Amino acid sequence: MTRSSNRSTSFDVAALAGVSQSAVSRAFTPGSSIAEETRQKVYEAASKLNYVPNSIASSLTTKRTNIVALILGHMANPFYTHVLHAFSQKLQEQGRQVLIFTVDPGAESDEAILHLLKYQVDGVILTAAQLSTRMTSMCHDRGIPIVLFNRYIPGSDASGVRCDNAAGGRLIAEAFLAAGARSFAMITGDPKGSTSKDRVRGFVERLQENGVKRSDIMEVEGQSSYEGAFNATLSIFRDKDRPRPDALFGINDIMAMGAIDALRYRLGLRVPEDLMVAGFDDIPEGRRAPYQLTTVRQPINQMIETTLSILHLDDPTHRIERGIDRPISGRLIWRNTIPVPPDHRWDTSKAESESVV
Amino acid sequence: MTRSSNRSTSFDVAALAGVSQSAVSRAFTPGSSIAEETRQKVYEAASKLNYVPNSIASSLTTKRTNIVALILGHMANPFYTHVLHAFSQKLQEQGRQVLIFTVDPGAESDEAILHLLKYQVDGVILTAAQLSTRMTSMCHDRGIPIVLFNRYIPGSDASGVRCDNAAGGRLIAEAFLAAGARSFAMITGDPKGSTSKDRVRGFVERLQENGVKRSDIMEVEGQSSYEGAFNATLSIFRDKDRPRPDALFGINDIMAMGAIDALRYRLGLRVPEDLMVAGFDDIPEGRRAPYQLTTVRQPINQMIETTLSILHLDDPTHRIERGIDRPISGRLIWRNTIPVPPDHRWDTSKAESESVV
DNA sequence: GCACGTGATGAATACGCATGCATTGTTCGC
DNA sequence: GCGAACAATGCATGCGTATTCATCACGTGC
Repeated sequence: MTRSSNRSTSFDVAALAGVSQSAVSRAFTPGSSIAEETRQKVYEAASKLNYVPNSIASSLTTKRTNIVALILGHMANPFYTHVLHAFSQKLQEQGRQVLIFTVDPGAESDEAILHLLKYQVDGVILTAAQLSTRMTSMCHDRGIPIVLFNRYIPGSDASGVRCDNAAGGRLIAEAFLAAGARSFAMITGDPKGSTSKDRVRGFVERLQENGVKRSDIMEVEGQSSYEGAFNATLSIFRDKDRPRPDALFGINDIMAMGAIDALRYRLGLRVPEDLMVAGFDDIPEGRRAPYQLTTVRQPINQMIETTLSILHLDDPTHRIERGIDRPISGRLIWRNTIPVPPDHRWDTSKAESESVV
Repeated sequence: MTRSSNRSTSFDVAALAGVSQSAVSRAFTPGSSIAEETRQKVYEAASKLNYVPNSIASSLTTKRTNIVALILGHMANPFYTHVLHAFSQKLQEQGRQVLIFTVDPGAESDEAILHLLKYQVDGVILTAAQLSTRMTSMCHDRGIPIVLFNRYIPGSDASGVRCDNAAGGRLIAEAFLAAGARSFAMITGDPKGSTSKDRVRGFVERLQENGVKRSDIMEVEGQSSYEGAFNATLSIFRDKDRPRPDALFGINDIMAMGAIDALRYRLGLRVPEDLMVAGFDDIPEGRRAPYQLTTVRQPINQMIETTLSILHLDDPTHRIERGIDRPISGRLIWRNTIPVPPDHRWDTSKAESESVV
């Protein structure tokens, strides 16, 4: 069998239905002026011929592909697979599809941008990846809206949607302090990404406001992955002379999970009895019985809605908003990796408890 | 700013470079007849105008989009996110991109197929989803190759690549038997999917060959997810009168992990001391310290290569092979959820041990 | 020096559909 | 009963590129 053997076109359908090609086109275009009767005739003919409109050809005239590019830095963090899934679902409901561009972790996405420009995508979502400002303007010049998901580029006019990571870091700090912690460790993610930096900054600032010395806050890099955090945690305890921290902040949940397992299975420590731990993201995996991770929930659905609204995918004027930065507040989720301070009435407007699995 | 404001075309570049549009096209088409000098002139002009070839337009004539559709049933099982990632990477190396179609778990992919036909994709990979034979022939008729990844449709002429799941189920059965188990439980996945059914079949057959009665093999459904398996495991032990099984086979790793956590954190049982457990897939998550799951490794890279080779994406003759079924053998990976039988020299041609994290 | 082959080039056309424009038939208001 | 407004339809054209065909320049072999 040979490819494209018998793909029928709108002309074929038109001939069979006894109408013009325009009529066929209109039959498949919602809102166009066509008699219901004609439409039915067209549908019948189309169905006989197994006709499916060629959206490649139609995008040539409409200048819309109904394709959205999603640039993904890595998938070591399940958070981003949930993000991918959510975007795909939401966009599909709108009749759009996601075109995936994977980028080596840490590498710039410039080459990916060059490729996606060829596909004339209607919009670009970039997450867990780097991007040069040259490329964002490249997109803007061509009228392609781009929004950074959970990332922003200082000084760029690219729009971004993100959790208020600094505020989230502060929430974790407050929880640790309320539980009585006095010395701290952080396992950080990608040092080039704004996400990790902001969480660290908020965390450290809040601790310092409370009189914690910077020297009481250890910092070690965990490569944004379970395995990286696992090893990073071991390295924290390698130096026997150093006092053990009371609290460990995994800059995202998957790293907190790696840290917890290292503590339990390699270092023989209990969580939270010997050491309290917190994460960030609130991925479903962190809710599982072994972890029941106290964390900051990223309002992922709200972030996705906001992202899509900034993208203006079906704005007839095709206006692109630039330089928008929408930080959305996260919420502290109390679970079991920080002991609940007995005498401390936690402000329920900022946090909530939750039962698990 | 308005969209498509100033996208330059090959005519613009041609004008600036002082050549014809054909020359521009040829400059960007490897292997076409054009003088190196001309090509450089074109490149310079293109770079000045920020010109990027419009592959939508070019696919109109070439009839190839360099887009491959990936239909994904769900992402509750991390195995499939690894599959997605691997496909995306491999295809990107070939200058192709992945267009994602997500489908409700258990639902048929027919609607997705209808959508992807519009995009004139070069090929379709279907995984973790159902599909009617009507749709596979729909693709074939239009010359679009489709291959089922880790799934097959009996009686269909759709090609498929999969792990030899029945043989894998037998490997698990043998391992359990060697470790002395006499009564068994299985947590099964999607009852409509061939994958789960085959693993169950191989497992049960092998046990029965060894004289195990069918009544000593419990079966409960876990919806292919961690949470489903967690709850399914609890339900196994709900009936106090029923004797506790010696061994539990999670039809895939993520379910085995859910089962292990239910055993440990709800039922107070130890793995493997009180109950041995095995999974299937060998996802990286199963290698983590808390699990160290004994499992059957799916040769994922080999499966992906085979899938792409069946797809014949750059076969100039566009021939589609139909009805291919390529089962690839899995390998038993010994870790720590089945006690190694002391007196039993395990056949190392079929299995291997491995250290963890 | 001539016929021929070869590589480079441009003009013209096709790809499949959407849409502006003109035309026709129909309905409504008065 | 007449003109206007409107819905339905067809025709023709354009979208941006690849490709065929014809042409041309050039070099090769004899």
